[in-house]
Amino acid sequence: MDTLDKTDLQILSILQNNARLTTKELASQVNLSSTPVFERLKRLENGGYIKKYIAVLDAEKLNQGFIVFCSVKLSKLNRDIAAEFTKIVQDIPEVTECYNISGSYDYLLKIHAPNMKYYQEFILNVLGSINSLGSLTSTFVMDEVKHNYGIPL
Amino acid sequence: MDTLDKTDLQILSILQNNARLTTKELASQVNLSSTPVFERLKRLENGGYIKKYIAVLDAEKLNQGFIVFCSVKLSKLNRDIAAEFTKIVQDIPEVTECYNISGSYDYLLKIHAPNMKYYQEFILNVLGSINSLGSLTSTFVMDEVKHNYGIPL
DNA sequence: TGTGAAAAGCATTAGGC
DNA sequence: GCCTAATGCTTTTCACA
Repeated sequence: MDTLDKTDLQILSILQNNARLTTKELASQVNLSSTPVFERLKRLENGGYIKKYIAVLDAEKLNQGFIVFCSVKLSKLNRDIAAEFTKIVQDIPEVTECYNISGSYDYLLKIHAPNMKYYQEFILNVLGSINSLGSLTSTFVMDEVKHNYGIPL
Repeated sequence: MDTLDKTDLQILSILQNNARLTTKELASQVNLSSTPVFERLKRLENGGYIKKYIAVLDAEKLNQGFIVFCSVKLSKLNRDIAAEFTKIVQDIPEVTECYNISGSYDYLLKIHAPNMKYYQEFILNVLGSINSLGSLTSTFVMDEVKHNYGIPL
């Protein structure tokens, strides 16, 4: 599978907003019957276009609504130190995202915490204890204005 | 519904990684039969703990693998200008996330594009034409090290 | 809250255009 | 590549511990 037609993109676009539609409902939205939609779905899943299906939770209600973007500079930027840092980061549950970035910092981390107090302790105890980490700047999220959980299609 | 027990959290934790399990499979993972799991699910959905179910797509394969964090400073920070800016941002598909942040900038935008050329044009044509926007800095993502699509539980 | 079984509805496959 | 129709699961409801 290498090319997607308009219907495939339509299916992906619908599913990245709501993955709980039945094949039937999905089919009616793209003006087809279930069988071809079902087959397209399998092709999209097996072709890796759809990576997984997930539930989006309410961070606020689950007491994880305090969000911080944490910019990190490594103690020194080389392959070993970068590898060490990224490995450690994978196992820290509060770090929900981590990007290697351009600019004055090396990494951008998205962090979820219950509140400022928790975050402060987290910085001191968890991030602060990482040797490969040089410096760090916290940018606090005051409001989540938009969050698509998807990509433009 | 106001309190979640350990089983509820376990269910949420499983679902934010894989929402395609059958009730039966989910039930066996939490050592219950389908009915109570089904009822808990409905409670979690109706209580707003689960906001929605989505398909996670492969941005790379869908030609949207060029990711930029764009820091924006408004021309002037007041309620009207902020409202105008956030309203416009909602309708720009390339902007997949937008946060009101602390620090030297007012907003942090996550932007998906096919490539640098596209992004350059996007900045000039789309973001550049927003009046409420003062200045802007692009931070390019070189590598997505971690992306959980979930929160710590 | 929980169990197990039955009913209603879906996903999935088969057979044909 | 599409359709309709059949089958086997799943979800969902219900009676009951």
